[in-house]
Order: sequence, then structure tokens, then C-alpha cells
Amino acid sequence: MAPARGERVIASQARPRSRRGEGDQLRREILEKTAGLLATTADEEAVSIRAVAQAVGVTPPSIYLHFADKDDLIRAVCEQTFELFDRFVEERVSGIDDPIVQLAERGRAYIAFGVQHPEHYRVLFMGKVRTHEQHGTVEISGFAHLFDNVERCIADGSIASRDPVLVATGLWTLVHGITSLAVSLPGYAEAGLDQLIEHMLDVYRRGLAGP
Amino acid sequence: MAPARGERVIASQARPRSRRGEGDQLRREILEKTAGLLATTADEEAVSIRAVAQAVGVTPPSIYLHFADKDDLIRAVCEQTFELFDRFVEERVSGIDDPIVQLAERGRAYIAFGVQHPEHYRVLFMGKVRTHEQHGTVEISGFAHLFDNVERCIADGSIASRDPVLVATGLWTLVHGITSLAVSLPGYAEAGLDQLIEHMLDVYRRGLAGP
DNA sequence: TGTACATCAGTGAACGCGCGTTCACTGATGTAC
DNA sequence: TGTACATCAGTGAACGCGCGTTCACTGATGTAC
Repeated sequence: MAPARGERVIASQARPRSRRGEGDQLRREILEKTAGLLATTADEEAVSIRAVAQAVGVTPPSIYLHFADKDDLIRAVCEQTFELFDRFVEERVSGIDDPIVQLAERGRAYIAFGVQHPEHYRVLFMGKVRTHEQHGTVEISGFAHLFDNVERCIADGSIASRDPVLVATGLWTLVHGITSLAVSLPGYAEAGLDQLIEHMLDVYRRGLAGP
Repeated sequence: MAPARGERVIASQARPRSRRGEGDQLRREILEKTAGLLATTADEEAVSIRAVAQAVGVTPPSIYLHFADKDDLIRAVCEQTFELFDRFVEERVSGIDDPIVQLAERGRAYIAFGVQHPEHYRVLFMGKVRTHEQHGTVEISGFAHLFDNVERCIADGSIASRDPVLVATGLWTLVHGITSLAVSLPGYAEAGLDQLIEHMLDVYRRGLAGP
């Protein structure tokens, strides 16, 4: 039965077609829903073109109007997540003046983001090689901010080393270790993740302070 | 053309049928080839029942004579790999008397195994939850050995903490961080993985030595 | 102001693929009598 | 020593599934004249 002229049809899961010139609206919705699916299913493999299309309320071929292929879509989500990640951390450490205190808080914020968005974290840093083809270590979002922080610690004497790249890489590795185990192993740090975080940050800070 | 009586047939990729009572032979071959596929393809998803069957030289249903399903197969490979991992590390640290020196070498050995068997390491410690359903943190192969080593360090004063579980978990997390990034990010530690390892072990050792 | 037309935002159906798994079977091999 | 038979180690064909992707199309919407 065709709807009468001018009648509004609300399909069960249909999505209204964008108006002329607003095609990019769909692109935004696809990115948003893809990130949402990653978050809820916590499984990259479960995020299929078809699942994304259904979540958006659109047919699968429509995805290809905005993304070349599935890899292109995942890559776009990664870029978006890198930005979110960086903004999240910067917000949490802004306003902390003492560099070494800021550095510790930066670590806590990093871990918190990963634990709150496990599947995003997994895709960014624990996936197969393809995701990172375009990133060198240093370009990875947020590394520059970490590097700055380390340089300030070296300047004020709270870190003894003279090699900020080495120190920053080590610090990143430290918090990544915690985050990735927390994300992957259900029984990890049952006794309390926070206690472990404070222990490790403490040990490492003392070690960095000097010989 | 049927082969004459007693003639030996060497099929291109066929595998001779096991003799009566030697059915377990196939089980061993399946485990071996599955581990081999993991190593060469470096992709758990690429290790399919069909691929394993072909590698062994057998038809897919034959796998089910020895394993209930795919999960059962992967789990068996994991168990086998945990044992290998533990033996590899113990061999490298045996004969080192000074506990803190042994602890550092233990870390190097851990990382070395992961880097040499990246996909195995990925399956063991970076996979989805299902792999570890049966393991608690502490039961994971090798953790007990690490724990012992930490206790000896506490006993001889080279580690100041009085909480060996916390210290051991932290140490494991430290080396896991290095290993998992080395395994996942191609551009990681371009400047030299060994330098980073020594830097981090050094910083952490100083931090553990005392306040 | 009216109308033909180009464009845009999608749709519907189908493709070939590899996957895990099941089921009825086969044929060699050892064993009991 | 010979033979019927149970058992064992597999095979061959097929199932249904969801996947990424392609292709020809449709119908609303804005634009040029």
C-alpha cells in the first residue's frame, strides 16, 4: 500500500535520506556507528560492513559512497579515535604545573582511556600491522605531548637521563603494558588495578630520578 | 590406474594413514602444523580448520577425530606454547646465581621469546578473552618462577618492597609492554630494541632497589 | 511561473568466497575362533 | 592356518552462514531555460 501524498512514512529502522548536498551527513553517521559498534561488541571482527550499514539504517552498498573499502573505514575510525584519545589525555593533565606530577597523571589518563574504550585501544595499538602502516612511532597522536612533558622533567631535574626519546618511549611502553593486559586478560590485577598503577608509576619515577 | 600389489604410492600431498592404535600420531601432527601455521602466517584468523587439514595432508573432518572444535584446537596449541615458553625462559636463566641479575635476564628471555614467536605471543597474551578463560593470572605458566625470583630478591635486599605479588605483576607488565609493542608496531623502537630494553630494566631495577 | 533535465543519495539483488561442522561411508588392519 | 568380523583411521560431499563487494537501477531534488 503506497502512502498517500504528503504522508510521513516512519519505517521501522529506516533512516531518512539526506537532502541534496548533505551527503556527508551519512559519512559522519557511519563513523559514529562504527565506533559505537566497536565499543559495544568489543570485537573488531564483528564490525562488518553489513553490521555498520544496519546500525546506521542504510543498505551495505551505501557505505561505499563514502569509503573506498572496509580498510578505509577502519582507518578513518582510527584517526578519529587517536584525536579523541589525545584530547582526553590533554584535558586531564591540563593545569598541572609540576612536570613530574603531570607526567604521572598523564600515565593514569592514558590507562583510563584504554580501559574505558578497550576495543578502540585494541584496534589502535594491538591490531595487526595494517592499521599503522601510515604512522611512524613518533607521529602517533599524543607522543609529541609526552615528549614535551619528559623534556620539562629533564629540565627541572626530576628525570636524570639526557635522552628524552628513550625516556618517553619507555614511559609509553610502561603504561601500554598495563593497559593492554587490563584490556586482554580478565583476571589481570584482580587485587586492584589502581594499586598496581601507583606501584609501577612510583617505581619508575624513582628509577628515573637518578642512579 | 590402481597401483600393483605391494607398490608404494607417494601421493603429492597425501599423508599415509596411521596404523591401528597409532591414531594419536595425527593429533601430534595437527598440533605441530597448527603451531607452524601460526608462526608462518602470523595471523590467527588465517589458521582455519581447512588450512590445518591441508598442511597436515588430511581432510578437514579428520581434525574432529582429535579435537572437539576449533576452540579446542587453539586451546591445545596455547597450552603447548605456554610450556615451550616457560622452558625457553628457564633454560636461559638457569645457572645465574645473583637473583637480581637473574631477574633481568628473565626479562630479556621473555621478550626474546615473544619477538621470535610473535603470533604465538599474540594468541597467548593479546587475544580475545576466550583463550584465557581457564587461566587465572597466577596460574599462567612461568609466573610462579617469576614470583620465586622476586622473593629471592626481596630476601637478599635487592628489592625493597615487601609485596612479591605486586612486584612480580609489575615486572611481568613491564616486559609484556615491550614485547607487545615490538610484536604489533612495525616502527616501534626503530632506534634499537635492545637499548630500550636495557634502559627500562635499568630504570625499574633502580626504582625497586629502594625509596 | 512552468517544465525538462541533470544530479545526487541512495537501493535491491546478486556474485563468489571461505568458513566450521555434520553425516553417511569406506577400506585397511588386527583379532577371535 | 584360514577366515569372518569388529574396529579403527580416516574420506567425500554437502549444509548453511556471513562476509566484502559490484552493478544496474530508482526516485526525489534542485537548476537552467
